[in-house]
Amino acid sequence: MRQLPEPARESLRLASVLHALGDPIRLELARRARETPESTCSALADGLDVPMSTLSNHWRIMREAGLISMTVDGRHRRIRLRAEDLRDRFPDLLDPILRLAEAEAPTSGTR
Amino acid sequence: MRQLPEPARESLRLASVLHALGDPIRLELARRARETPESTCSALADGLDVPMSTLSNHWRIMREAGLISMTVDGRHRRIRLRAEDLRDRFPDLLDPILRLAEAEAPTSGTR
DNA sequence: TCGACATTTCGGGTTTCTCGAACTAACTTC
DNA sequence: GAAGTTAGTTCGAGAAACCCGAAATGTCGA
Repeated sequence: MRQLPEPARESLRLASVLHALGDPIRLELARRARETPESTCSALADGLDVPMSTLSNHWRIMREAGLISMTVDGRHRRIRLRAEDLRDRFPDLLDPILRLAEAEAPTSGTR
Repeated sequence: MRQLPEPARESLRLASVLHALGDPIRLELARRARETPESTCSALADGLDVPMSTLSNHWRIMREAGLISMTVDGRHRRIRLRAEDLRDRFPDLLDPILRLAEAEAPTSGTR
C-alpha cells in the first residue's frame, strides 16, 4: 500500500492547484474523486472517452499539484482528494469550485 | 474606446477561468487588476520582469477566458476584472481565490 | 506458470508557451 | 503635419507541455 510521492501540505502552491483544476477532464475527475473516495483510476474515469495513457498524465498532474493522493493497492491506484490539506492551506477554495463544477457539468444535470 | 472581443457572460466556462488563473503571473495580474481597476497593461505588470510580448499573451488568455475586459483607450488598454459577470456565473469563486493569492503572494506580505 | 488486468512509460506528433524583433496605431513636439 | 515616442500587438522560431498508441511493468487469479 505504498504511497506515491506528493508535495507536502506546506509546499502546495495556489497557482499549481488552479492549474490542475483548469482542465475540463481533470475538473470532472476531481469532482468524482470527492464524491467517491478511495476509488480507482479507471473507475473514476468511467465513461469519459479519454485514453488511459492520457488519464495517467492527468493523474500525475493532479498528484504533483497536491490535489490528490494516490496509493498503490495491488494492481490498482486508489485516488483520494487531499481535501483536508487543501482546506488547511487554502480555505474556501476547493469546496466552491467543486460545487460549481457540479452545477456546470452536463453529466450531473442529465440523467 | 472600442472594447476588445470577449465571451458573453453566459458562455463563461469554469475550467477556462481556472486555467486563466492557474499561472503565477496571471494570478498576480488578476489580483492587481482587482485592486487597481481601469489600470493599463504595463502599469499592472510593473516590476514583474516579464517581456511585453509574453504579457500580451497572458492578457489575451485572460480576456478569452472571460476573466478580464480590455478597452482600447488611445494607445493604452484599460483592464477591468469581470468581477460581476464572474460572481453571477460562478458565485464564491473569484473572491476566495484572489484573497488566497493575496495571502500567498510574497509581494504582499513583504514591505 | 500463464494469462488477464490496471496502470505507467516511451516515443512521436501536435499544440501551446515564451520572447526578441519588427510592426501598428495614437499621442507629442516642434 | 512630419518626426519621434509610447503602448501594445503580431510574427516566427525555439522550448515546453500535451495527447495517445504501443510496449512495458507489476499484480492477481486460475
